[in-house]
Amino acid sequence: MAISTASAALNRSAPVSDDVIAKVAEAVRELGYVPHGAAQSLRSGQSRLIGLIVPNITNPHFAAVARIIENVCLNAGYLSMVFSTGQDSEREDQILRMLRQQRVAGLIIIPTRSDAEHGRRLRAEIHVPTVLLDMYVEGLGYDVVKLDNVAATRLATEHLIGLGHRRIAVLTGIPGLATSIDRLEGYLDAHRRAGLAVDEHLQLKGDYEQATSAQSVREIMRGAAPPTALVSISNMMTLGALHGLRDLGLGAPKHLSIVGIDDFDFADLIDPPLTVVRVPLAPMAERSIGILLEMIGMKRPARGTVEIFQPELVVRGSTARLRG
Amino acid sequence: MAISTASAALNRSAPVSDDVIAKVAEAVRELGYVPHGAAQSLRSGQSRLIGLIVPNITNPHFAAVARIIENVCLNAGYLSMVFSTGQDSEREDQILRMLRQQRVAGLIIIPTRSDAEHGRRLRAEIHVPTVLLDMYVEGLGYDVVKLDNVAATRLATEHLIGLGHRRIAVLTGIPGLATSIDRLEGYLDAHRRAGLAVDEHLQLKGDYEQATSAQSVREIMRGAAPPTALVSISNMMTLGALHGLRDLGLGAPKHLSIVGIDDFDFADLIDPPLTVVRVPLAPMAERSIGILLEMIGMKRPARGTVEIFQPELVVRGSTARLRG
DNA sequence: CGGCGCTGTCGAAACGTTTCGTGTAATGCT
DNA sequence: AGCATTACACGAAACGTTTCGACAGCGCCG
Repeated sequence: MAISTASAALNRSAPVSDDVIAKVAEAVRELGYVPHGAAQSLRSGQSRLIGLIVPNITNPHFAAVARIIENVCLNAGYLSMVFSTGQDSEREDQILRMLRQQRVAGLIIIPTRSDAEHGRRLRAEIHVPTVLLDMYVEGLGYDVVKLDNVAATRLATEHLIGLGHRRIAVLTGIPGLATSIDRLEGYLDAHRRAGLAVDEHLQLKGDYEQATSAQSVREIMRGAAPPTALVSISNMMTLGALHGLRDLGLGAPKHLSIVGIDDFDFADLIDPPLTVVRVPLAPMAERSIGILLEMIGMKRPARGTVEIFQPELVVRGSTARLRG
Repeated sequence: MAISTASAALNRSAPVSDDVIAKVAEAVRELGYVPHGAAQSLRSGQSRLIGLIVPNITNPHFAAVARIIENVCLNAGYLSMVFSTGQDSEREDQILRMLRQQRVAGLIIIPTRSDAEHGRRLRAEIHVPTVLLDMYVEGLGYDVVKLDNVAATRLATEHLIGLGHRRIAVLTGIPGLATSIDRLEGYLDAHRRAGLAVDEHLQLKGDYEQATSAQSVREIMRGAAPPTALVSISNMMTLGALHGLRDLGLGAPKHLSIVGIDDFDFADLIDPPLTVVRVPLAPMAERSIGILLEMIGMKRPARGTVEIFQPELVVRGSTARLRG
């Protein structure tokens, strides 16, 4: 029995008699044969590895994404590898280099920045099919799966306006990040539509970290004209805001109505149960890995399409009608 | 310039002149050369991949572990791959097989079962250096890094006893799982030491899922003689217990004092802020990957050592002195 | 001054697959 | 019956590394 015949029998890549197929199957069982992935990779020039790059796996949002993608990959015979950049460019480079060394078949990236320079570096570093999730990066031809971020914060803000709030603060993200820009825009848009003036002092800058947003909230609430409501554009910052509030001996929604973007498992167990704008995470994650596997399987190049998912408001206890 | 010379220059695996080293470095830069991991793997018979198998990456506990291990791996030039078994044996087999196909250099496993049969299957499937984290599996020779689980629940239970509670329920895990057994033992031990009788009806069985524990808590609290306190042996079940309580219109610590095992990021934002027994996760994760990398690097076999870390009580708001 | 050991470089082999061209026996067609 | 076709099996080559033995030049020592 020639090696090549066994290979053909295993992969059905050439006509093989039933007799041989049976013998090969028997031998596989007997010897506990498992194909050598590296050899397959080497020969075929492509691995069955998918890289997933997220800001931080510790964030339930990204963990959920990872779980879904892992599942889909496994079912399709691929292996996913998750990495946290921690918003660190150097780390991101290192990860990208190691993934390149492994000749991953494809990449799903949730970028932490979206400026042109970062995009250029990404494109220079990446030579495999790639889908961008959650965020849009300037002018690369990648396929993108994202939320309607403008709608998300508009929903949140309009909910607060509807409750009578007029001084609404917003915890923004890193400036220059498309998601942050869009989410700020939604906040502004809601004001415009309601004919409300915006106060720039109420635009608190954050960096997606709890500590920083806690600090911002403490400052604004101790200030001369504190807001009565807050829109937080990401879940970690929402938690940070709650911490900041608590540090001051204040609480939501009594002293501040809070609406967060992005629901998560424990949001209804938090004190108070968080009113949030829910992101349809599962469909988004599934779609992104779906597109990627299709690109890999059909060897088709990126089309630069952008798929946009719609958010949904979930009212719980962290928002209340403005008294007085 | 011979290929072998370039290889020697890159790896410093043989004496090479400075001249050649410089030329190789230059060429690497110019061509954007990145070594082909699969080829290295194939030739050397070993990859630089580490597999991490956890029950569920969505659980903040395991996400934190994954993050730490990813970091250590990356710094050591390894790549970690995380997988969630979801307590599904078939899935676990599939993962193990694919990891074997990749010829991973080592494995860190947080098992979901610890019976002998499962252990046997594991050992049959695994042929690489392996460290068991969090849980002990019967009679394999693996190195193990674990918590002093008996102490953990003893601490929790003694805290409740100290607050005057006498009817203390416990949400146990899957029977047969070493961790669950030990944690139940700690609960029993605390009773013994305090000279308290145990009521077997108060030993609620759980499966580490929120839904199930919520159900258990609803049942016991609606029963004839509800407990006044509860020890939950895992964080997801603690959250489930809170849900169950809330479904009944009850709250902690007013109707039930709750202590959970395992702290996590949001535990102090939960309503009420959770009193927990903290697991020194970071040191444990670091130690486990440390041992693994050492085994891989020094090619030393498993020694079957068991390292045990000590838990610590963190009192917050979910426990209160029994009134009356 | 001839052999020895050292330094630096080279070529070939091997790792475990897949692919492709070739060979061969059997089958179908005229 | 003879030829074309098909079905199946085979061997060799190639993927990109690392490793190992060979070898050339060179200084050193006896």
